[in-house]
Amino acid sequence: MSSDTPHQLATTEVDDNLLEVITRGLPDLRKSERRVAEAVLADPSSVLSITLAELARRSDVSEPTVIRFALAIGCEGFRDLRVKLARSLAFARTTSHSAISKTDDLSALVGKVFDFNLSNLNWVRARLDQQTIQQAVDALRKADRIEFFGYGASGVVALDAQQKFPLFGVPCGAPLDGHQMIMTAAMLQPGDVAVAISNTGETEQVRQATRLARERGATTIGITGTQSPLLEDCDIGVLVETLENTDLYTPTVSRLSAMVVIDILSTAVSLARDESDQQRFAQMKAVLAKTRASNRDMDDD
Amino acid sequence: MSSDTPHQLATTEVDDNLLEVITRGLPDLRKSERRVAEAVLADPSSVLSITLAELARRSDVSEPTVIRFALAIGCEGFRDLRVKLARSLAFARTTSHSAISKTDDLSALVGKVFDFNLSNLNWVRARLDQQTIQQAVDALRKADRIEFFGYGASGVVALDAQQKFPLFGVPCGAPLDGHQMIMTAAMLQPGDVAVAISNTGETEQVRQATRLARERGATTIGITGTQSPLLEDCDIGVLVETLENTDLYTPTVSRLSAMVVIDILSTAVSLARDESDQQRFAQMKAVLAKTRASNRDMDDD
DNA sequence: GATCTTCAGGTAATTCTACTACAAATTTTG
DNA sequence: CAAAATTTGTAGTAGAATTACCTGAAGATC
Repeated sequence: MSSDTPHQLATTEVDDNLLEVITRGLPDLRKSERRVAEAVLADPSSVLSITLAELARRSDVSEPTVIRFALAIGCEGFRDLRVKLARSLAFARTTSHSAISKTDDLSALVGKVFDFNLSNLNWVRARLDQQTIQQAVDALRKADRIEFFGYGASGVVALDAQQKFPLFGVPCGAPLDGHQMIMTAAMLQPGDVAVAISNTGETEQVRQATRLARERGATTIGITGTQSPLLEDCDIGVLVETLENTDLYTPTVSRLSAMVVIDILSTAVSLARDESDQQRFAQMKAVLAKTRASNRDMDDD
Repeated sequence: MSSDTPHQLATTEVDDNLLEVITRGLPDLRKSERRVAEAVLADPSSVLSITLAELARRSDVSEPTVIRFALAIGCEGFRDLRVKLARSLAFARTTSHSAISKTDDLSALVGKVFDFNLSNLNWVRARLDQQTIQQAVDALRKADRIEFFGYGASGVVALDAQQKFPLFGVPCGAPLDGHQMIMTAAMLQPGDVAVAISNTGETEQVRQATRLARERGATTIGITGTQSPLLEDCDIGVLVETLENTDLYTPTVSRLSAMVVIDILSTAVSLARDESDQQRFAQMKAVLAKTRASNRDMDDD
């Protein structure tokens, strides 16, 4: 094999975070290329402003080797490397580099929490599989009845969903405790849809309810943060991959992410429904607004 | 003034978001430079992979003009422009979020929902008053007991908060229905804190409970989306100004925003607590993790 | 163990890209 | 309408990224 066509590292991931690709692929690189990788990892942000020749000097290799390195990690050249690295650093800045620490004042804290949530949403967006979403939408729009199963933190998401979907004229529920979940699941039948929400995908009650729902003939949709046992019990598995939060004080992003996915699902379902249904939806929203104004007692906020 | 030292646009903002800088600075640019700006805004991501000459051709200007444009918007050259643009693109896409329409396919819809949520968070961040947040944090960290009042959609937020705060060793509650709210409020006493959550700030039950809590001597914190009657009953009023959602299909961003604010509050309170409390918090988190692993039955999702 | 093969990595040449100096064109101003 | 000022294009250049080619080392084969 010629040295100019090295086996490119497997780029299974979306090429969003080059830094991770480099770190992971480090052992598979050739000796000189690894030196370049180390030089990049040592001070990634500076690479954005230096030239190829300078990076070669820092790594103590020749210029072509730097290019070979770039190709090996899945870039199209040094130019492309810089661009990808810049994008990757945009995330890195908010994840590891800017971990929340005890010395932060409030304004720093506010900034970091927002940053983290923002980059998390971007992360989720890049990793969301549209096909599965489409399947979920198709199932939901045809549903005679929808039940959302979520426990604890995911219960919050389930509750949110349960408040959003009934607007399409489909009865919805979100039993929050284990027994109610089981009972509800036992009442489902073909044509109904059960949406199981669990970040870990390991919550036993939710899994039980989901299995039961499936046995009863309902379509089951799972929303989890990782490939998990729950998805085995589901006809459709929606993966909502969030940013790892290794630090103690990182905000909890899984609920936020799941809620955005719920947003997408409900909006998509609403769009997929036919004109008449859409009108009903609009009417209902108007009625809600009116009632709130007069009653000041509504449940829309 | 020489043509090669044009008045650089005021870079008041962090230069994180180049796209916004361009959009905002568009009118202040020279005619030809504006053509470049428009070409960039028309298809920002493609600029990352094209050459200066190509961008000049697209914009129908000469190459130096492209460079002048880059300098004008605060970059150090075309190279730097690409890097900054890449970073900017990693986050919020275009700031002009187009409305969701019936003709959108799923992928467009997903993009728009994310975009809307992202720019909303940016919006909220820019408008959040740190001083009030600080006051809220101060009140919460001293609280003997915290009750969250939220109805309907805001009930979701209250529930979320109620799940997050007890980790600091303070008893928390989130009565979701009107009667429970009133009853809970009636039991409060000086040293306790009541957090009223309502996007409109007009929900009568929440207002009643809040007034009652205040009469009982509790400190009252209000979280609303707009200057509203509820805030009159509160010692501390946190305004969470969200993007207006005039369209029919815009996702509901108020909960998301409020939840991020809750994130900030809980994290800040946790930081403000002394070392020993922080240790307790860490321990509890560890125990939670362990229990979840063995039981698969925890309430952390 | 010598020779052949293969592959990593460097040298030097090449191509192109970003940028600069200067001149033309346009607009503004008295 | 002319002069000044400012914007924009032309042509040239330094240097950046890339390619072609060559050398030396490590392994394989007889």
